[in-house]
Amino acid sequence: MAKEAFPHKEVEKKWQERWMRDETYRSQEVEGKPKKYVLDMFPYPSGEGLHVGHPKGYIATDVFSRHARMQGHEVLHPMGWDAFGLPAENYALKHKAHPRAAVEKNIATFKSQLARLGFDYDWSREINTTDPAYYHWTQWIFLKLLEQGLAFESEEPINWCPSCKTGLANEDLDGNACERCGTPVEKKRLPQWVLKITEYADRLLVDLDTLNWPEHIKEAQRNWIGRSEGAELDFAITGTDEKIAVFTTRPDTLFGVTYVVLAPEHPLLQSAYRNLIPIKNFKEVHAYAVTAAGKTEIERGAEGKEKTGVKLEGVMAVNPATKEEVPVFVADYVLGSYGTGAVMAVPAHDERDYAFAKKFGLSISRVIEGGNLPFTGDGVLVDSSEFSGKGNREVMGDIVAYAGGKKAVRYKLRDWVFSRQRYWGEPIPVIHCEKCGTVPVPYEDLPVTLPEVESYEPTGTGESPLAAIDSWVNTTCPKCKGPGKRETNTMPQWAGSSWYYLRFMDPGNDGALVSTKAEKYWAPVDMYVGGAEHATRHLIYARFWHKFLYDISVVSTLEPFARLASVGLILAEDGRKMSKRFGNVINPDDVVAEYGADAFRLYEMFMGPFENATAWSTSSIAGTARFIERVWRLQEKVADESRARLDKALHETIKKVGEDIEAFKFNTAVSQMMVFVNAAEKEGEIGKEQWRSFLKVLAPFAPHMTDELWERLGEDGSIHQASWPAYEPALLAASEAAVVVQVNGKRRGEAVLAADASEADALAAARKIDTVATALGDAEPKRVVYVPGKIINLVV
RNA sequence: GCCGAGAUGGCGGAAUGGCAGACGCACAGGGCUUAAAACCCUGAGAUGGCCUAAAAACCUUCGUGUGGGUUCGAGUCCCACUCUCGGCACCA
Repeated sequence: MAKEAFPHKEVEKKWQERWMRDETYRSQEVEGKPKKYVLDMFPYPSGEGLHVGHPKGYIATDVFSRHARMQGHEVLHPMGWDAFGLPAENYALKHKAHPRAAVEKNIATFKSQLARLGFDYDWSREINTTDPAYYHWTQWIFLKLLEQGLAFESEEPINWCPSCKTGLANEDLDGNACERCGTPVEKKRLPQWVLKITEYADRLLVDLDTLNWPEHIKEAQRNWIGRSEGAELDFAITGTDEKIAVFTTRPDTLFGVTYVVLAPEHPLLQSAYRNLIPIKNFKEVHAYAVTAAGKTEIERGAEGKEKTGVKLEGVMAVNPATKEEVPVFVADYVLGSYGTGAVMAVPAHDERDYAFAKKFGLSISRVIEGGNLPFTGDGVLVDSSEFSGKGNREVMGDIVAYAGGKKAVRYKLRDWVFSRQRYWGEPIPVIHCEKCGTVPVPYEDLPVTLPEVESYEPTGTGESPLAAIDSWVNTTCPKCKGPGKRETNTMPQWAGSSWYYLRFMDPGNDGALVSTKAEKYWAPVDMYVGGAEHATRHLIYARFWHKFLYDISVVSTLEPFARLASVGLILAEDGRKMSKRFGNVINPDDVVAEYGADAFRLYEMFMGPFENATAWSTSSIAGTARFIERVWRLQEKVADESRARLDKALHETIKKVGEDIEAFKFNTAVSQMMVFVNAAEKEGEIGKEQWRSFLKVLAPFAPHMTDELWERLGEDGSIHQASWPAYEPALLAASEAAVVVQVNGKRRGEAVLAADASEADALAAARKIDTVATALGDAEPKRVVYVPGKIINLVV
């Protein structure tokens, strides 16, 4: 055999073509065969193309899925494109191209880049969210949500990005800025479609416990959902029939309430209700409320900012526990969109109320002992009528009952603002009719396709560019057959990605979202891999839609993604984020051309723990390329007879690599294979059977080279359809081992002992060692700790 | 402020309570070579000592963010801190 370097270019080309030709990675439902559905978060095909950070997760799922296949699972490992939405559209605007043309070009680029890495995707299942046959079902889900009362029209002010010229959901914000472009958002009142994700808040929270997900992702979702347990209490307004309902998590402090605060959005402050309560300075109050309500939450001031507010002159509220009257304020530190839009203020035991009371000179009354004011801890109640002297936590429920309130649970999660005033998205399938109101497009008329337009630039007026196309907008009402106008807003970027994992199970099905047969076989996704930045966006939306689809019997599982791994970033060599802006982007094409796809794959898996952010290192990839070459050269050392001394290392490698892949600990799997190759080189020869087993273990990581070496061994078919080797437990346990001898916990020598040597034998052997005898001196061991095969410690 | 994850050589990192630093990078010395690259071999946590012309070898002590504790034995378990990264944040 020639002493050639590994000709990676030819080998990659040869096997990539052969896998394609033989449909090596085609997946199908096979009755009775165990399945594994392994999924990457599918990419937005941006114009930038892939940099070396993108494939890290794809390599991991590739290794994982190849291992699963070799273990006898039917594997589904698909790929597709999330091509609607702002990134694609903004790219198209910038490059003066139609979004569709840009998307097609970008997909071609992405696909060719991915192809070079030798992934085992079943490309026959490729999907694209902008394909009408796909978004047919995105629209179908919307109609079902509408049918079930979970989609509704709202005129509430929403967050508006003046740069992207569209409304945004809460999840699309980064603080007070548009998550996409960083522009601060404004409040804007627009007719909007909103999805009632809040109806699912509790289930989204509780079912997190059933998921095998990283703790930080689950915690991010718990924070986002923000469940609070407390109580709702009514404060009657003196001299009227009105009352102010407040939500509080601290009903135990009810006896310390010295005023009540309404949010600027509170209904009692609106002009329409002005006669309900006797606000003497209504004009002033109303003006303050209108101004404050028009500001975004961030503009209204974060924690620490000086509080503002106006007293409602002539209005007093009655504390339901003490029957005392307290003044009422409007202040922008109270949010209209949370709780009841009104709070009871307890300045002695709440920092915000304390700051407000100090500024406005309001009274402060302590009802819990301990600490300086404001005291937010727990303690013994005082000045709390019959509850005085009791622990505040113990009597919380009793105080609620005493005050005639009721227990209540509130969430921070907001409903999903679902309309976008942009062109490049799924049209929302409803028709507005003067006579019938809002009418859903009949299911049989789906999909409502996106029309071709001259100008798809956003108008900025709050109208979608679609509104300018009269021929498309003007239609007939499905109900009364009179004139109707189409909804011109489109769906957000997250719509198509909220259910795509279902489409992969049954792509191209025009008759249903997914067939029951396919869904029953493949669901749920067994392993889902992607970036942690989706924790409170995509991952929460997809869970919401999935639970809804479960409720209407489209899917059979409560959760879409049973297990999740979040991929750590690959930083540039300079430690910064890889970005065109910094000029530090590394293109995988260049790396593959120089070092080969297998070395690239191995390197990204070897860099460090999968979830860690790690800087790219060109010299380190040279190391894995060296490893590839050493394996390649090992083919010259293959002998007919197995080398007994390699057996232990081999079987350890089979065991560890398999377990590490399963646990997503690829870095230690790679290092174990290096350990084995080191041992084989030292041995000078490797038996043919041992070589076969080792190639199989390496195959998920280095699919091209291993298939080539497999063929050179004279094997038929692809190594990737061979079965994973079994390890022999008997070979793992060494018959004898070097046992460390310690005296008082300090290493003094070692003794080679049989694995089953008795303590007496071990002690005798230990005593024979000079250094041990010296350390012992005349002393007799008071105690001997013996762990067979590991250690013997003599305590004197 | 609340919540989560983490801190180990020059670097990435490894280690079911049992020889800390596997594996790799970078580095140093040597081999091969006319030379270089490639490749191969060897070395290396720190400090002090011993022997030395110098080194190797050998020995001592220290050593996994800090301070305590449990244990025959702690990177690993417990308590209290410091710092870094991430999520939430005027959510009552």
